[in-house]
Amino acid sequence: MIDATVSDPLEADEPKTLVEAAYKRLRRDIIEGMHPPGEKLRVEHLKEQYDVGAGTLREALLLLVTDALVVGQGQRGFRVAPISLADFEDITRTRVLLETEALRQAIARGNEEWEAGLVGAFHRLSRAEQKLAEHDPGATEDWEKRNRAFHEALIAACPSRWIRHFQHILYQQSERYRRISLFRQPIPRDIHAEHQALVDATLARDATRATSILSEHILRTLDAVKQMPQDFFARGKRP
Amino acid sequence: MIDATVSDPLEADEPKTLVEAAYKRLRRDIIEGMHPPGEKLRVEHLKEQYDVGAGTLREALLLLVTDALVVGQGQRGFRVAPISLADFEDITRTRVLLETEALRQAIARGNEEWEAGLVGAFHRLSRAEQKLAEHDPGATEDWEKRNRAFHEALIAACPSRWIRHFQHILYQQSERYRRISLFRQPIPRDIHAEHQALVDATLARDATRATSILSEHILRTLDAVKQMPQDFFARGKRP
DNA sequence: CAGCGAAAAAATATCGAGATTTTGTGTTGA
DNA sequence: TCAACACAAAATCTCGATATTTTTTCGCTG
Repeated sequence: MIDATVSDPLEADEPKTLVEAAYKRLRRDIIEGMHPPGEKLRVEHLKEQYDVGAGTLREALLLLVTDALVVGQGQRGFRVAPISLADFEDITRTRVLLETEALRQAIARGNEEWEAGLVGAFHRLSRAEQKLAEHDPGATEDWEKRNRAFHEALIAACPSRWIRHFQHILYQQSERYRRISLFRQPIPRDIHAEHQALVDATLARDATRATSILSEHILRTLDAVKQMPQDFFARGKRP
Repeated sequence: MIDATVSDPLEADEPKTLVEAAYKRLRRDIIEGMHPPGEKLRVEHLKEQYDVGAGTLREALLLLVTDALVVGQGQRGFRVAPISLADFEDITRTRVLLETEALRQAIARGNEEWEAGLVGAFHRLSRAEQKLAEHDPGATEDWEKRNRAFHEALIAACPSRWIRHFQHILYQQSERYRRISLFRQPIPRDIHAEHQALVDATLARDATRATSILSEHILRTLDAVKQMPQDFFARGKRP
C-alpha cells in the first residue's frame, strides 16, 4: 500500500484499497484543474462522485493534505490548496536545489542501466512531443506522463530516497501549476532542445554542465509563469 | 487543522479533532521508541490504547505514514517504520543539504527579530543543557524540545515554506534515531560549543562559516551513530 | 439598511457493525 | 519431515447511522 518515501508506489500498482483508488483519482482531478484552487471539497457531495463512503473519502483527502494539494481545517472540511506566484517560485527554487543535487549524485553513481533508462525515457518523451505538435487528442496527457518519467529517469540513480521523495512531491506541485498556466497561455520554447542538451551533458558525465542546464530548464518555467496576468493568481488566495 | 506545509501547526494549537490528538500521541510514542521499529500496529488493539474508534485511528495512522514514521501495506495494516544506518545517513545528508540552504537564505534575509528569536532559543537550550548535566528528571525531554526549537529558530527567516516543511520532516526523523541511539550510548561531545559557534557565525552574518559549522554539527551525529553495534539496526529490517 | 439572535439546514467527525481479507493452526498425504 | 489444504480466529477495510458543529436563512429591532 502506502510507504511515504517510496517513489509513488501508487502509480506502479493497481490500488489495493478504495482509499488508494479515490486518492489517486482525486489527486489527478486536482492536478488537472477539475477542482480549481480554493474550491470547497464537501465530503457529502464528493463521496457520490467518487463512489465511496464518507470515511473512505476522508482518508483520501487526508493523503492529499499531506501532498499539499488540499488544505484542511478542523471541523470545517477541506479545500483545494490555493496557488500563488510566491508558492510557485518557492516550489521551483526548491526543485532546483533538490534536483540538481539528485542529478549530481546520479551522475556520480549511475551505471549503464541508468543511462539506458534515461535514453529510453528521452526517446519516449520526444515521440510525445511530436504528437503534441500534431495536435493529437490525448497528447498533452501523454506528454505530461512522459515528461514526468523523463525527470524521474534522470535522477533514478540518485541513492537518496529522501531527495527523490521530496522531488516527487515538488514535481507534482509544479505539474499542477503547469497545467493551469498552459491552459491559459502556451509558452513558446524549445523544450526538446533543452532536454537533449540535458541528456547529452548527463551522458557525458559532466555534472557541472548538466546541473546548470537542469537548473535553467526548471527556472524557465518560473520565468514564463511570471508573465501571467496577476488576476490569474487571485482566485487561489488563501482563505 | 492540517496544512501540510505550515510548520507543524499541530504542535502550536490544541488538537481540534480526535484524529489530530491521536496522531500527535502516536507520533510522540513512535519517536520516543515506545513502539519500536518494525512493530505491527494493530488498529483493533491500539484503538483502545488511544481511546478512539477504528476509523479515527486509521486516519491518524495515515498521517503518520506520510511522516514516514509508519509504513502501510494495503489490507495488511501498518507497521512502525524500520530504521537503518543507510536511512539515517540519507536523512542526515539531506538535512545538511536543506538546512544549509535554509540558513543561507535566513542569513541573507533575517532581521533583528529573527536574531532575537535565535538568541532566545539558544539561551533556553543552554539552560536545558545545564539541567541535563544535573540529571534532572525530564531533562532529556526538555532538551529535545528546545533543541528542536533552536534549529527552527535558526532557519525561521528562510522564506521557503517548502524547505522548512521538508526540514521539519527530516528533523523529526533524526530525532527518532537520536532518541533510540542515545538510549543505547550517550555520545561524548561538546554540543553547547557547537551551538555557540553556530550562533556566533550566524549573528556575524558569515554564511560560509555558519553553514560549514552547521554541516559539521549535523554530520557529527552521523559519525556517532556509525559507531553503534551492527545488531542495533538489525531489528529494524524492512519486512 | 445593518446587525443580531434563533432556528433550520447542511456538513463534519466519529463510532461500531458487517463484509472481506489475512493469519494461524491442525490435519493429511507423500 | 515437509508441503498443501481446510478451517477457525483475528484483523482490516468500508459503510452508514448518529452526535456534533458549522453554515445559512429568516425574522426582528434600531
